[in-house]
Amino acid sequence: MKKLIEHLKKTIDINDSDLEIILSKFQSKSFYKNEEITSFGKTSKYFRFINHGLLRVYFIDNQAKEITVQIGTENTWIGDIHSFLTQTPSQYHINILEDTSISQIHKTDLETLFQQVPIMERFFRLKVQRAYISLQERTLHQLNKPAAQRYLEFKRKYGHIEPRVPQYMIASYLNISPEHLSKVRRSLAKK
Amino acid sequence: MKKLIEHLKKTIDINDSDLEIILSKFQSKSFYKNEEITSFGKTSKYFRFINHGLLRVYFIDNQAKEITVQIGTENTWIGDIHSFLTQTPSQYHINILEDTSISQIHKTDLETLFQQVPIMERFFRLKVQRAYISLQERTLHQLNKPAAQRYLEFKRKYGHIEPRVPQYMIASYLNISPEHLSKVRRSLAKK
DNA sequence: CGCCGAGTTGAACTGAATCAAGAAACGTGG
DNA sequence: CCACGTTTCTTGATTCAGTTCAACTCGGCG
Repeated sequence: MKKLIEHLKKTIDINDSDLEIILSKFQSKSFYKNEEITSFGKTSKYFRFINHGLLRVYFIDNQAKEITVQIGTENTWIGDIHSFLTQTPSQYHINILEDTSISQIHKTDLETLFQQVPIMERFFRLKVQRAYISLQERTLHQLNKPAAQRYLEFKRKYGHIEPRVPQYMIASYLNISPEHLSKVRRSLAKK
Repeated sequence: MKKLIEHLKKTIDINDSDLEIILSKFQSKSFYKNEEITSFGKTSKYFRFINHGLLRVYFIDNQAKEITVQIGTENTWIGDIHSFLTQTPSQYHINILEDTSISQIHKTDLETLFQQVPIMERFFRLKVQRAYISLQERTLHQLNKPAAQRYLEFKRKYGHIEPRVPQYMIASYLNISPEHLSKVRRSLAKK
């Protein structure tokens, strides 16, 4: 939980007793390579913080293709906010790319925390805000830049992850076909 | 402020004294058709709730074209969350399409409220969550559906607004060229 | 060794952008 | 209330980025 503690302290001012209450609601869990936390169709009940590892969130579109939505590594939160909050079935799958250890909290425990430890409300607000901002940036980028630029941007931001993720997953994250990504890479390499 | 009060009550459980404190931090303001709240480059200091009217948020992309990001009418919040929270210059312009009356709150007043009235923290969290969810839905829709379907979806959701907004703004909201939207409309009308 | 998933390459195709020109609608001043 | 200029909308021709399809290569792993 070390990573989680650091993360909490970095985000909000928090005293030790509140911290203890918060941590008591989290449980640690490990997943192994190629496992599927196949939450498709299930309502997602947990919010997860990645201490260590690598995984991806994706869904299946109407042409039965996998679309990668998020690639997560240490110090990021993973969760289907939509399903989690509205308690409706999730559209997403989660798939473990490298052995991963997480800390997770159950929805009802989180609700309890909101009542019990008001600072948690603030923490969650800040997290959702961050998520919103980066989603917005990514969206705008996605819509207005050609594939090559999106790929370069991905490398700039996630360069350390790139070699650990199969290319076709990156392609779907960038919303281009695997074939096209291959061509883009070649044409960039020439220079 | 009637609309704002309704809106607050619908979102959270709130007692009269808290409500009074909250409302005291808001100020009412009117804007008139074709006005520009040209906040580009300026750090956005207000968060705004639309009581009545119509406006749009847009930015200028690197080809000097206007991209409409949001179209707002009564009972919606308008604000550049990014700029507002990070206090960095905004990329966006706001442009009044029909006479509009809003209630706005200054950033520092909002921060005060967060301390003073904890329920406000919850309110804002819920708002940002909603915003996140709908941005996510829109993004996925945008990326995976052809222009015609996006247009139909827009009509389904914003049918009442459509006739009040110039077509080229709708086109840029859907991320297609005005010419193409015109063609899409024609081909849909034929059926 | 043989197979299988991942990546590459090229050819044909397609949805949408761009360009250019004209038609319609709109609002402002006389 | 009409005339005029300015926006907005339409239409067709051309071009382009990216997809799809199909065949092929490569690297690992049972």
